[in-house]
Amino acid sequence: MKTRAPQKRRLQTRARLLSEAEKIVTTQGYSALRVEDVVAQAGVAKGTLFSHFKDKDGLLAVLIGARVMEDLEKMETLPPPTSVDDLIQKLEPCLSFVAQDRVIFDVLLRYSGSTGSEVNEVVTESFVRQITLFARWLGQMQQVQKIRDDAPAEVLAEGIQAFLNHVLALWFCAEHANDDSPAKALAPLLQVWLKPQA
Amino acid sequence: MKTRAPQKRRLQTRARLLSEAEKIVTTQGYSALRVEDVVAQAGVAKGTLFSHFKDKDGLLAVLIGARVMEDLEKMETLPPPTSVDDLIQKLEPCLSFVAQDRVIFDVLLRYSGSTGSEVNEVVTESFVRQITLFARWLGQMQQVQKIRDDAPAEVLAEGIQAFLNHVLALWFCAEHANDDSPAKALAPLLQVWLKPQA
DNA sequence: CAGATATATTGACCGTGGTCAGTTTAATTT
DNA sequence: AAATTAAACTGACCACGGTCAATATATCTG
Repeated sequence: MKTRAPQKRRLQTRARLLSEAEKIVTTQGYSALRVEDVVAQAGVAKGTLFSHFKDKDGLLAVLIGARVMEDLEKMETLPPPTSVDDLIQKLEPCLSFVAQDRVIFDVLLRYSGSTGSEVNEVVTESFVRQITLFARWLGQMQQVQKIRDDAPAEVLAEGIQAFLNHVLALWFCAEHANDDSPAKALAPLLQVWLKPQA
Repeated sequence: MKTRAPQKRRLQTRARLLSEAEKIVTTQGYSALRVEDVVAQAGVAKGTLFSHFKDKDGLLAVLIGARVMEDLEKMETLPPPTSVDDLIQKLEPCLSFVAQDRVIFDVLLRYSGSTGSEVNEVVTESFVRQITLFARWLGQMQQVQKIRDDAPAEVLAEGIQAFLNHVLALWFCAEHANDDSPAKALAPLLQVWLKPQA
């Protein structure tokens, strides 16, 4: 089983595909991305794209994963939240990025949990990183008695993930009559999750 | 704007489409359902199907919604859970039905939250009914001090929805290496959600 | 009953994602 | 440098969901 390193041409092709794809999503949005447009602009055949990415979602996952990573980097420089409201405020950029387009939500939901089954999966990496960050924040909040400490920070972090997805799912279901942002719906749930009064 | 009642022929056609579709999903699974097969077996043209259902997911939603309704009817006859573990056990049928096929999860997630925007949407109805049932159960558990009572039963019920979707999402991400059932993953989360020790 | 009008169905056609046997290009070997 | 082998790319082709102008069938109205 010989497996050589990818040759230069291949890396260039991949880079071109990604950059053209990015152009499209930034100008027309994620859901407007068509495989045929990407390959046309990149000047390659359709089959080439699918030799670089498992499917269209695989390409999107790389773009979205990279984007999420940027958000995370910013978040990691932030001081830990001082309250649940502050936490929600710090979560807001992530939330509104995903809320902008259904396909973002779908792709993240599809790839996020996978425990590194596919190598090189940016989304998986970002997922782990997000959980880690949440757990760190929550751990620090526990130490200063801002939130409950009867459960491991990791479990609380997982719950935040669940609630984020929940409010996003509701957001996309409501479609039209969504008066306010997903962040609004998050507040009561996180209060109950992180600060039980019993 | 005249709007007559649907004529008999139309109802028969719809019934035939649904029954043929059901045959397919029970023998080959939900993800094996092809529109062309359904119309071929029902003996109608493809366009007919799309005049009865918005899209393929719309057809699936009716089938899945009906199926979920059956589960709910059984659950509604059950006595309220006496503990969190008992609750999880009573949730298990729902969970393992959805866990059997990704498209079930996708369809439910897509339609579940919609607040009756599309009339006649079985899934929406089942969603409301499920939340109501959960809230009733939780309310009763609160009264006998089995779970926290510092939050309205409706909020706790919504949280259960969120956690159900969460463990299901993880289940489908893991795909292969899914050691145990989604219900296993649910337990620690629901314990922390419903019985804070602080 | 003969139009007139609303409802139901048709199927050729399209868009788009994805495949794969075959060809070109690059790296290795002799 | 020629022959060999592996990697990269190609584009005709397919599968499948979904559309819509045209047609057929039912219902209503004078």
